[in-house]
Amino acid sequence: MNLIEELRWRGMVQDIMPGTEEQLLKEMTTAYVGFDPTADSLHVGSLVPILLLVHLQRAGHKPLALVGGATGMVGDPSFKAAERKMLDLDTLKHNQAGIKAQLEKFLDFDPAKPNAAEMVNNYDWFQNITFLDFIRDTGKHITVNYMMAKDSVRRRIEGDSGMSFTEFTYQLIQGYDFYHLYTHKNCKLQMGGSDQWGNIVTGTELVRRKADGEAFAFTCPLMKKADGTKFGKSENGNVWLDPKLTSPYQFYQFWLNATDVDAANYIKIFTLLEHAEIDALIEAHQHAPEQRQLQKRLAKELTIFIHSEKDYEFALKASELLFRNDTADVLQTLTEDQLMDVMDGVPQVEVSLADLQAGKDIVTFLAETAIFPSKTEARKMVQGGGVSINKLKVEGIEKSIDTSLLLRDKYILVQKGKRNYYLVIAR
RNA sequence: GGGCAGGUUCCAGAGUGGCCAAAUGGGGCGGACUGUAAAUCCGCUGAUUCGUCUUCAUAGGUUCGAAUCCUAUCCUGCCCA
Repeated sequence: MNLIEELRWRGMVQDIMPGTEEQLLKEMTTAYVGFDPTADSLHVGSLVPILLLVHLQRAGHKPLALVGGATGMVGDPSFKAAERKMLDLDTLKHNQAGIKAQLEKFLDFDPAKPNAAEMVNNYDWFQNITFLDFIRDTGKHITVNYMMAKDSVRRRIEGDSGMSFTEFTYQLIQGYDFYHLYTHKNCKLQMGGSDQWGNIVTGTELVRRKADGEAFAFTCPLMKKADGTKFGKSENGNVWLDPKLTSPYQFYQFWLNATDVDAANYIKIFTLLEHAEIDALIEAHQHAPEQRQLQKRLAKELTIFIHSEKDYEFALKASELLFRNDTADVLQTLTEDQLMDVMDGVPQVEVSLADLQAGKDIVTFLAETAIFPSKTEARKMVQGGGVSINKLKVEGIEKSIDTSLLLRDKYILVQKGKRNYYLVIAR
């Protein structure tokens, strides 16, 4: 199976330019994917393009990871409803560094290898290009008509929020990246999410007109859940790759919570498991869906891939303890070390021991620990039966919190809903 | 620069002097069922010491009373130059 066939099987090819497959079969090809420095960490959504690069490199080609220092200053308008917020330079620099550090984990940068991965930053070449140079040398090659015809742009123009010139320029800037990499790195292929198709094609067009060369492209489908909602969100927002932002436990839980339909798709896209194994897993899952073998394997593979074997073991242990039926009893028997071990990835909040000794009503307690943003919300949630303490459901707002609830004289396990845990530590 | 239409709670979008913390839909959250699934059903979705308080672009004003009327300002879209 060649690379494209492989990716097709995994459901990772949306649009592909004619000749791309032939190019990949012909020779070792350099290809790139761009990453936006909108935050200082990548999130699970960025995993798809990362995996494109990983597959590419495994197939013997050379991956380039482009960090969009320059494009990040402009903001990609593609399919966005409204004008993007501008990030200041310091933030951008900080974000670029963070993303770069993460990407280094997933690709092989060993310079001894002919297909060693490389990291590039488009700010490096854009910082020296003046506006006049750019519009004369590059802008000339592409018509506004062409740019406006792009679906990603047309929607904004036809919408009622408009689009600034800055954002309109974006596809040209990105297109120039491709041209630059083509001429400087012999890069002939750009990949990305399907929302990038328009921008990518502008790049191949520039390569053709300005360098008289031939460049290729393919995109992968934008990740969505089976019900059409956005992929990569949990109750607490984005699921990040940075363990400081999303702990390995939370990360593990994210994948474990995938629906059956999603899990079957994810396992192909996000893991490097062989076909036979994936087929077997899917079949096993269909026979006994309640065992959730797919989700468990998916969560395991991803947690190890992004974090580590050890992180996975902690996440697994914590998950098994927190979600078993007799947890309320087990909790009481755990030693402090065992507790800390298991609760490692659970968000922790502190409360003063003196306050607890005095006793506190549940609503105030939940609001002060910031487990809920306001007393009103805390009260509603308790009344709706959505809060448990040490795995026992809180029956009413009269409940008072005091030292008698402490586990090992120090901890209280608060549960919001079915699967959101907080460890309160008394100090 | 001129004309027109707009800016409402997370989003879309009603409301055009009191019955408005503001319809409806979506999203989100929670509950029941279950498998930490899907589907379905139910509840919540500004804050609160439950007296009220702060909100309908911003600042003033009219009025007993304004999201709704007036004035200025800012922002957006469309058309004309």
